Amino acid sequence: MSHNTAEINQQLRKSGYRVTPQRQLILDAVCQLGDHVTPEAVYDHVHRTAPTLSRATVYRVLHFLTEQHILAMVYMADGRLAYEMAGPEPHHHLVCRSCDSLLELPHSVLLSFLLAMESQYDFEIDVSHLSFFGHCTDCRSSDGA
Amino acid sequence: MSHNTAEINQQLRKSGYRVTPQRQLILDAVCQLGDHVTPEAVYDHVHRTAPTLSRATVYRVLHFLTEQHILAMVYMADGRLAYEMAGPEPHHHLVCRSCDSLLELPHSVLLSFLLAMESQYDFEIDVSHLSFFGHCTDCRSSDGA
DNA sequence: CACCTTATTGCGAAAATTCGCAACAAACAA
DNA sequence: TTGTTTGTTGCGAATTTTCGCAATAAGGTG
Repeated sequence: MSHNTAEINQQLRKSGYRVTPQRQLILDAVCQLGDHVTPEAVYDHVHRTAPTLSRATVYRVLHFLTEQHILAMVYMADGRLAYEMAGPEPHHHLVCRSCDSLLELPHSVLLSFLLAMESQYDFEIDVSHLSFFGHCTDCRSSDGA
Repeated sequence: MSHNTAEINQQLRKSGYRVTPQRQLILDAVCQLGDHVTPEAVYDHVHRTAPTLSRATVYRVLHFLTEQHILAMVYMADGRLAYEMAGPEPHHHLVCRSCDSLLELPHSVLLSFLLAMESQYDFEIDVSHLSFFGHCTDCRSSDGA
């Protein structure tokens, strides 16, 4: 997954935020490390090229980029938090609690449900990313969990 | 919300676990403190009657009781984790990111979606509790968020 | 009731995450 | 390019959550 640096930078500046080397490094790191990147993994990666970049900044920037919808938060099976690039089209995950495998869920399969919520409860669900936990085919057939 | 102590104790013992005063105190605390109880709130509450009960035990027991489906984990709007009693019928929440209000969502409205996942992906979603974040009627009309 | 087995706890240390504040440096204007 | 504003960072401390391990005690058995 790559990202359009120029466009993102524009978006940030237009909103009154700043484009800093730290933010760029952290965004690049998430990009390169793929799906489900933990803060610690980002820190390790970034720390090599920028040894003074602090852990606090990693956490703050990840949080910030999520608010800007540039990253998306992902809950992992162990309950910990990770991040990944937020594509233009949200996608979601079915996470197997037994084998930790991931199934990608296209946004479309959720649409009707989300629309129903909106009309029945007048509540607009904000879904940059959802994780549903459970058990996949393999784990269910191999073990009566 | 109250709980059937005898039944829960039976369930635990039958599975080879033990009923300890710590577990009972913590469960009572969640019960009394209501929805969305944080580990710290549990610790504070329990610590009054059992000063030696450690924080580690609070975390471990909350986690344990969740695995046993006696409690349910709840993600709050700020991303932190809380707990509440898991009723026989799961219920879910629509959490407003602006005003932190909660709308209860009966399990039934999710049923068709869950069944679809099961048939389309052969994945059994484990839903003791789900939180969906977004914006409620009031916050959407009062502010163009 | 005394005795095992082993699940559970408490403690202190480690790890993970957040906070407060002074120093720094983007972005912009002149 | 220089100066000004104020959004950001780094640091160290505080807080939250997890871990490892020896000591404890719940639940069964005779």
